[in-house]
Amino acid sequence: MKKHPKPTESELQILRILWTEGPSTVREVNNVLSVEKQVGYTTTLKLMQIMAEKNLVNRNTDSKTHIYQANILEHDTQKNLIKSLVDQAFGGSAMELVLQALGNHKTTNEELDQIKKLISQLENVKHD
Amino acid sequence: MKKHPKPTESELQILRILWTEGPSTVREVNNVLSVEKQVGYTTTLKLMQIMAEKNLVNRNTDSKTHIYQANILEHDTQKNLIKSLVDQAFGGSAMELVLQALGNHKTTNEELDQIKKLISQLENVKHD
DNA sequence: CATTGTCTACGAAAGGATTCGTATATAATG
DNA sequence: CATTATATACGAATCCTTTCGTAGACAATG
Repeated sequence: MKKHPKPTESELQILRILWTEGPSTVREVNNVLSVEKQVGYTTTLKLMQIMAEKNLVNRNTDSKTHIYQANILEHDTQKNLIKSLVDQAFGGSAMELVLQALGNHKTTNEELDQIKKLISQLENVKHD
Repeated sequence: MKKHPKPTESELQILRILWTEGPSTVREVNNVLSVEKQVGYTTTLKLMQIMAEKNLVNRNTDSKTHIYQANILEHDTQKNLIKSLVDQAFGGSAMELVLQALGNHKTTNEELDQIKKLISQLENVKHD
């Protein structure tokens, strides 16, 4: 069932670009990436080729310029990364992480409302 | 200000043992570690030596058998790891991570109460 | 006191992640 | 059509992490 390896940090940077930009060429990804860090074109190319081998991305090779596309969902990836962190640093307790993240974070009223909404949803589920 | 590198996964395993067990010898750490994974004594030794070089741990070399002790706080480490994850996978939004973690996690009533308590504390801070 | 056990130190192998130079193919341009 | 620009492929260097074998110091034991 687990088909995809955990993406590395560099791979995650590229995935985030693909998630927000949609299917892209290496050139396009590299252009966006260049804003956040200095990186050569062939470096990005190589990374994306490796990601294709790992099935983290698909690529369409119909035209000479290949088009790459994320093959894992942002939401699923975030979920897996959270689980890793929870296991590695919070002894498996997701709630510990939540409380830490909440406590350290400056929260706006809108965000608090958002959480309260989610909490009441969670409570409603329990009452069913 | 930033003195300590981000611990690797293996280093984090050892730190967790030091945090819960307190100052320990390599042998003691390795014994605990052996429960969760098969690992040779010298492997653990080497890792802990590296961690000492990185100042992630202190070691007392008064006696022949050295005593190691965590040199970074569990809480701070968790905070830094959360920040890394938030930056790398949640575009810097801690709230996104919280909502995800909450949503994916099966929450008990006690945990919900805990969060509600934290939220009202956060709200009180705002009213000051 | 010789043997056995336990410790640290050291070095190196193995694997993965990251970076980039170079070669080659192909398209675009004058 | 020659030149220039842009693409992929490939391989290698570098760096980091992880693992462990071996050697030497020292203590404990028979």
